[in-house]
Amino acid sequence: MEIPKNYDPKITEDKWYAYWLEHKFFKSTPDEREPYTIVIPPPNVTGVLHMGHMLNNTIQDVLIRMKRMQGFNACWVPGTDHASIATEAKVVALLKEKGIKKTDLSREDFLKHAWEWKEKYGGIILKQLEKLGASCDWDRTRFTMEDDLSEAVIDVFIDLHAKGQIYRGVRMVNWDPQGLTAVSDEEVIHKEVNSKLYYVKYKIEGDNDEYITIATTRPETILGDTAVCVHPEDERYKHLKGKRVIIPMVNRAVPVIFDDYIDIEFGTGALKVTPAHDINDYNLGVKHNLEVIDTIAADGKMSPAAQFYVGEDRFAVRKKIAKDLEELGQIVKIEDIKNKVGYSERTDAVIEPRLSMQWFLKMDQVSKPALENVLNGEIKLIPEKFVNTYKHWMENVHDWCISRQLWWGQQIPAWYDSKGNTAVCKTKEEAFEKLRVKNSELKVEDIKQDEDVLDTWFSSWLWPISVFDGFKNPKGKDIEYYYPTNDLVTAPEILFFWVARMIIAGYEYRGAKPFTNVYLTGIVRDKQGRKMSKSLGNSPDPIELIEKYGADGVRVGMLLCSPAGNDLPFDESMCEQGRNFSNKIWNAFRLINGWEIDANAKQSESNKISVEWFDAKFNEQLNLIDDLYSKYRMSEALMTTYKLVWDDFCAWYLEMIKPEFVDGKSLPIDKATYDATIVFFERLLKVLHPFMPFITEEIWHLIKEREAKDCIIVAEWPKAKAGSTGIVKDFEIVMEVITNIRNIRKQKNISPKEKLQVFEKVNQGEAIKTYDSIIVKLCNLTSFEYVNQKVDGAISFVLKHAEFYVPLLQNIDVAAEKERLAKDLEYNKGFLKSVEIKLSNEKFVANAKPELIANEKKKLADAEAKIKAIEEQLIGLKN
RNA sequence: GGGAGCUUAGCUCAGCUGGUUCAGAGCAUCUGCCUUACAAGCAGAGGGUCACUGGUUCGAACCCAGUAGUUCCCACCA
Repeated sequence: MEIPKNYDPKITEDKWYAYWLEHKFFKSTPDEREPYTIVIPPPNVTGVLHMGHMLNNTIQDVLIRMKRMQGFNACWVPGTDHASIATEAKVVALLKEKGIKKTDLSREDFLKHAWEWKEKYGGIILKQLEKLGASCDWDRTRFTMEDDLSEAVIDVFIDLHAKGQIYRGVRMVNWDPQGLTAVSDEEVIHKEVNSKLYYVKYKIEGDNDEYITIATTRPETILGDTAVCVHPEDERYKHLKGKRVIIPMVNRAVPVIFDDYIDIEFGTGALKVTPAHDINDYNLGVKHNLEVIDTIAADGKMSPAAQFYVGEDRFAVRKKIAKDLEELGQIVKIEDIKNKVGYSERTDAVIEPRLSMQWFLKMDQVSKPALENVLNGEIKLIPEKFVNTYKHWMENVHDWCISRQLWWGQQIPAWYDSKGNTAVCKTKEEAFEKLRVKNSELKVEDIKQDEDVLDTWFSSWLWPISVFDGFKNPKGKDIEYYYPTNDLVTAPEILFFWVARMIIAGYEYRGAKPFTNVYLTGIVRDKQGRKMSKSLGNSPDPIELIEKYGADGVRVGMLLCSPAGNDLPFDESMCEQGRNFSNKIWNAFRLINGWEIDANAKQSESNKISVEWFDAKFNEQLNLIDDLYSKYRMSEALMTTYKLVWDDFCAWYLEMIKPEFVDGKSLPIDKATYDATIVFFERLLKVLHPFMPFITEEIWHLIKEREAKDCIIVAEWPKAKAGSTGIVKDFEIVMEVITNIRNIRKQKNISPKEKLQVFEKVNQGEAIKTYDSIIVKLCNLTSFEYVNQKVDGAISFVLKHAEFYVPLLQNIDVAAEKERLAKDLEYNKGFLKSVEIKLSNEKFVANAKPELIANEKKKLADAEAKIKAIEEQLIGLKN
């Protein structure tokens, strides 16, 4: 069978993915094994795969595959999030295209459209995850708005309300005038923008000439002003006590109030107070009992209460009113200023602080165990630096606004009668029973359910419990077996949105953490360091990348540069490196596969030692890889694996044992070496599998026929032995000798085909001849011999223990050789000197550990010997 | 405004409890090779005042202080 020179992922990837699915390797059910569980951070149901998902899910897949091979009952639960505001926005936009206005639809009709949309387009992203090789248990796929999960959300709401943790009230909230809903503090993104600071004169009541000048960035809110506030200690304004000022245009007289909230230094030290449209002003209003005039409507346009500009957008009005005030002569000056403005995370609209009736979850109590158990290490954040951020947030957390003025989501289970009584319960019937107690004339028809839905995060915070039906069936087999899950892999951006809240819910509803380790990935950026985003169009399509480089190639590319918590400056060349690596592995297979076996041939000394060496080397590196995994140092685990395969296995081991080529034909290989090589290759494939699932499975089956149950995906992870590394150390010297000889060849421009001869003069200890045959082979030598004297007419080099001579046919450039040796000599003398200084330092000898001193002494002796050898060679060259 | 982190080769990063001339890896670069597994490759080489300044120490990339630059998080200064 002809095997192509280049690995083609297109042929293998879909085939193996289908095979794994068919044989249910991703499936997990509780059994006697120890579970290893990951719940996916559910992507938005509207989402399409982007590079962030790619990274995040690759890491999860690597972890889950490794644990699966290590014998755990690995369970990776997939699913999607209903993403209320994002999805609703999308559906609204789509309807608009069809000429349908949301406001013309009933709630039911709208939801019908939304569900239709979800069924049609939702979950594309899960299909895309398959392309990357994600080994999720697809039978467990959940959706945050499916019946069971919604029910859990409702039950939790009712429960927390019963516990007094949820309350309803009119508060200043972050209002998204585009999404037409309240959002939580976490959904507001503050950005610095260039603004103008307007200085506006307000007339003092009863005095025709006196004015007070206030400074504001939001002149459009002037119409809603109900006071002017100054600092009680401010000498400039003390005389205004008890006075009133006239609001321009509307000519309303409002009081001058005094509060030490004011910063005397800012602007004029006088603040206009608009309780309806600013959180600080609102607080002042409450304190000083001020009137609230709501001049901006929900859609961000001026309301009738404003009297002017009614129906016009607040930003248009800002410009207009500035002009109008200017004409009235009430603008003193306008300054440029930088200030921070809040934007909606979802719609990017400028957030308006707005008074409205909302539901809130009290955070002070429930957050306590969640903080404690991160601080005490019960839950680990990786990297650790996030613990600080987490702590700070948890200690300063505000109550969580959980109601949203949307339809797509779980409708709040609160019921009202016409008299303002409220019942929180599951059904209208229950509500009727409850409300009737307070209102005996109540009819069922008069009961209305709260129009609002709950924040999406109010359902996703239950995810690790609800995906195992932990609410429906708290003693169920699944929840008892899989919970707490092991690792959570997610982006630091949603540490508060989601991670912190899952921890809260975990302790509240299971009395236990939801997961043990939280691995926070970096943010994928482009080469210029910009965050990848749809609007910038700087994000490559992961699916296209997969087509180009193969899933294995892209996985490797992503992981090569992704230390935990650090941003990942993505560059397509990384994937190229990944693809090249696939090809390297492929060709290693081609080489081995092409060998003929001679069952009768005796294993050569050099093959025997090669096998011994690689066995030891593999074991050493496996220990390292296991250790790196345990520390979640994925990037380094991959790099270590990469070098083990490429350098140690391919560049060294395979070259060492590769049969000679005679008469246009490769000689056969002895069976012992061949068998060992296959074992090594299989072990390497296993270690590679979590990173590169497809190519490893493909080669695994090409090596030999195997039954389904023996797929590499479920093969046993190699076990590292404690073992000695003596041979590995010895071999490092051999490698150095070989590199030196190759270097001479290169420098002297000697063709690799030309055979050389090498002599070794041992200066220290005895000659270790074990590896000589390997040197002969890898350097293409006629012989490697031992001598007692210098060899003339040869290029030489000196290692710690011995001198090496490579006689050349051509004349030796004595001057150049001298220079080279002189340089070497100088270096070694410098080294010697540094060691001598160290050893003659009394304090060093007195303070340093004895082993260290012994080591220094050995270095001294080695250096001296080496210097002597070089010097002798220099003398020799003079002839 | 508060807090946290980062700064090591052209790029992306390692560097554990201070101790091997401790300065390392991969990629990129340069040189020579189309050598029957692989040019998506092989062999070799060159790259760094460890941000800066001072301190502690026998000894500092590592510990301490300050400075500069940078990133992130939090926060209601109009």
